[in-house]
Amino acid sequence: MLSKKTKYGLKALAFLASQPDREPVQIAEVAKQENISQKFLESILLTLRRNGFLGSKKGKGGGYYLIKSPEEIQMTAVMRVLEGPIAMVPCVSLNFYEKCEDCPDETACSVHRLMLKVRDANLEVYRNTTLADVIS
Amino acid sequence: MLSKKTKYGLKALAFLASQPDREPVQIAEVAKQENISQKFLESILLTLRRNGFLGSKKGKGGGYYLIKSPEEIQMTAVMRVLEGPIAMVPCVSLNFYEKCEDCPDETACSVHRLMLKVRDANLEVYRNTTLADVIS
DNA sequence: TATTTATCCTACCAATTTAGTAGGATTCAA
DNA sequence: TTGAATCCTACTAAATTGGTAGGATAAATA
Repeated sequence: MLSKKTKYGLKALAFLASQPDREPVQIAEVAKQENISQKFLESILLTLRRNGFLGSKKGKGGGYYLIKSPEEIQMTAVMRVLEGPIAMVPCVSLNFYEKCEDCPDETACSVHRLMLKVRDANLEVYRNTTLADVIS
Repeated sequence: MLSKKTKYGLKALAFLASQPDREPVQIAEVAKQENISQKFLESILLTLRRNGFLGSKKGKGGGYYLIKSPEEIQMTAVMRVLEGPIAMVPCVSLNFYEKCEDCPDETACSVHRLMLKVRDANLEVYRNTTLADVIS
């Protein structure tokens, strides 16, 4: 299951991407338009800013705005920041590799074999999809 | 993340599939060979039996065995029983469809659009992979 | 028929994760 | 200097996960 965090984060990115300009948009505005709890969204936007997707401005007239063009934002990056590893098991993860302690031989493991295929299929999608592709 | 339940269930199916015959194998034997908690595995094998993947025999000389050939067991079926829906959000699920209550229009939703692609990519893998394909 | 050996089944439980909430600190514009 | 906005830490209720406990049931065999 996709977490609400990822779902809301994606929706917020898409909302900001479809603004006519890159002027700051208030959290309250995004929350209202996308039906998201404002406080929860606040923490999500914060991590998106910390990870280089958004800029922010404090005080009156402040808010969040995209700092890259939607075409440059790959879904791989978004998913890794919001949802974590793309692989379903650490032993097939490119960025978060870990050996399974219960599995003596990865090359002989059926789970490993299947999850490699799944990882590749997902990477293919996320790499070839940008924020620009998912806005209407 | 793949749950331990799914991971262990897959490993058990693969283990049973690579037996030389279809004689019953005891839970204890599977648990030992695959490094799985026996009691936990017991409940997993039970659901695999209830869902038509395994047969069982009680008493001395009893155990679990595959009741279909590995070539006939699609990963779609295994994943749905062990892990649940293949889709990451209910609004793109074929077998467990549900509307998002927060989303007024699916066709305009960026999450929906992305997750459709992801679902299709995963289905492609799971449909074209059988138990026979993942054993060594 | 009694015993042993296995699965069957329900109920419980600790730890972790998820989806938030509360409340104040900081910064900026007017 | 006073709002208005983000920033940031800490807390929490509910759900999920990964088991465990303990007995009921069924089958083989001595």
